[in-house]
Amino acid sequence: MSKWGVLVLLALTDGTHRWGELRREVDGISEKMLASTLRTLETDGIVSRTSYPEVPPRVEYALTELGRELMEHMLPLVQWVALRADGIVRER
Amino acid sequence: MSKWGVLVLLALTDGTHRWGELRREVDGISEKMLASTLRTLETDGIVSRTSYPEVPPRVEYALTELGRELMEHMLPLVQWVALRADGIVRER
DNA sequence: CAGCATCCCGAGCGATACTG
DNA sequence: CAGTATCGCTCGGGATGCTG
Repeated sequence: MSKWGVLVLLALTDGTHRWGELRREVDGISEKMLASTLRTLETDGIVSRTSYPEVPPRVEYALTELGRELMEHMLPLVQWVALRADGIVRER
Repeated sequence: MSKWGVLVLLALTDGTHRWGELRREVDGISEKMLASTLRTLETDGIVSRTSYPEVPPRVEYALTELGRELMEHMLPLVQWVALRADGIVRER
């Protein structure tokens, strides 16, 4: 799971989101990467995908129980990195 | 920081190590990746490099204070992933 | 709206050989 | 012992266009 995986999971930590929302919220991600990232996360059982049989189509993504557990362990690290990242880049 | 970065840091969490030790302990890493990984970690201020002016050469690598702080935040996640990884791979 | 199919390029990385 | 140099290929990922 790369950078995009983390960013998508981060976007999902505050609840369910639709495809288009993720497309907009995860800054700079292409449709291709969003699609493949979501598929990977889904087959890993970290994210759940629910499509509603409507026109126009609506698909919602959310963290599974495993996903929420993962984010519980990952968030502290992400926040620490975010805190330190500026300094690390500046130092070198 | 990729897979190799994590594995090198993991090897360093139990203290200082020499180049050759890391080469053996980090399973499957090539000399090239070990070198570039260590250089990246060093310029990021996560790992310190100490070379002793001896023959034969001896170079030791260790976590810096920043590195230890990082591992403090990263270890819980790594352990959780290690716990779950088997199940995740098996499930799909 | 929510994707999939193609083409394409450059970074990442492995393998191998050489050096201070 | 502790690296550097070079080659070659795989693959992530961007751009673009098409579909149910």
